[in-house]
Amino acid sequence: MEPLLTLERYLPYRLSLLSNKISETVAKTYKDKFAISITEWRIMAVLGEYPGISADEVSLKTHIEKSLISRAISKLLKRKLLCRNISEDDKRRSELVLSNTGYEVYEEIVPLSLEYERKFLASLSQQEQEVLSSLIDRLSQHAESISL
Amino acid sequence: MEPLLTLERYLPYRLSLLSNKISETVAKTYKDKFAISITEWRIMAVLGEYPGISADEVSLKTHIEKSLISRAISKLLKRKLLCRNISEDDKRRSELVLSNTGYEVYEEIVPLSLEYERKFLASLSQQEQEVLSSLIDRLSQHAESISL
DNA sequence: CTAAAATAGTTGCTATTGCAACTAATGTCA
DNA sequence: TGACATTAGTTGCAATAGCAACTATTTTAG
Repeated sequence: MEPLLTLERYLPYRLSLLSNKISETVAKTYKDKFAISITEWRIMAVLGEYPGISADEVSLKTHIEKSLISRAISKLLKRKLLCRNISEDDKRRSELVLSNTGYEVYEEIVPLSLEYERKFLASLSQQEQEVLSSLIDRLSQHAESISL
Repeated sequence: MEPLLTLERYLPYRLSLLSNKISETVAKTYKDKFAISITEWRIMAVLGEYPGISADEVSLKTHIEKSLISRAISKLLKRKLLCRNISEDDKRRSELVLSNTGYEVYEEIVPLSLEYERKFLASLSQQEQEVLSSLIDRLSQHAESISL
């Protein structure tokens, strides 16, 4: 009856704790300051980068399931943080952009986000940060190939 | 209206994607092969390591909220994967252990888990794996200090 | 010794999740 | 052209999450 696994040292578990801790901290700030969820923020973030894309493209870029995207977009539309057009050439598709208000909020949240990233990485040297970044890229790419 | 943030390159986001991808893959296997959720598995894993601890200690060790722990334990008790005693010296506390069946399942899942860990890390050299492990430790420790 | 505070665990309630079914529009191919 | 498949987006529903309130004990202080 020896323990066969040390959960505390199990890498997927540790990665999950770290990621959740960071996400929760950031989420709390977005929620407290802007009443916006992480899902909503990710939608706004990709629309800041790719104005005019469809809900489906938002789903692909954020890796968020399309029903969540649909509901989050409704909410953001109600709050007038987004604008939606129906595409001329394909009436199923929407064309989404940040509204003026939405862009103002975006401009406020972005520096906050970057500051969080900086803070979380602050215990690592510049070089270590680059190593980490590259390791994550490689692991992500590899993980894709495993979980087909 | 320039994009101010590249979500794809935002580290907390990338970390979250990686962690979710791994967790989902592992979770699917546990669910398909053993009809066990990640929460249930984490409970079993800490009980394999620390037989006889209380629900509260399980909650602390897994970082899972105590109502989730309570409900998951009920389920595991119904399936006879755990045994529960009321502590003699403190009648509020439970003393939880894996049942014989529970331990058998544990013994089956552990090698599977370790194999997943190995597979996900397989694209890194031994040395890189150690670097990653140490970076995660340092980031986790630092993240704790930030989000007080 | 006793009243108040703290702790272990359970349960109620609401919000979020995510799959699947559905509608509407477009694409494919005989 | 016209049936069939595919795609974009929405909605229904069941499962899960997590906060807060509650019960039952135990601990602490006066």
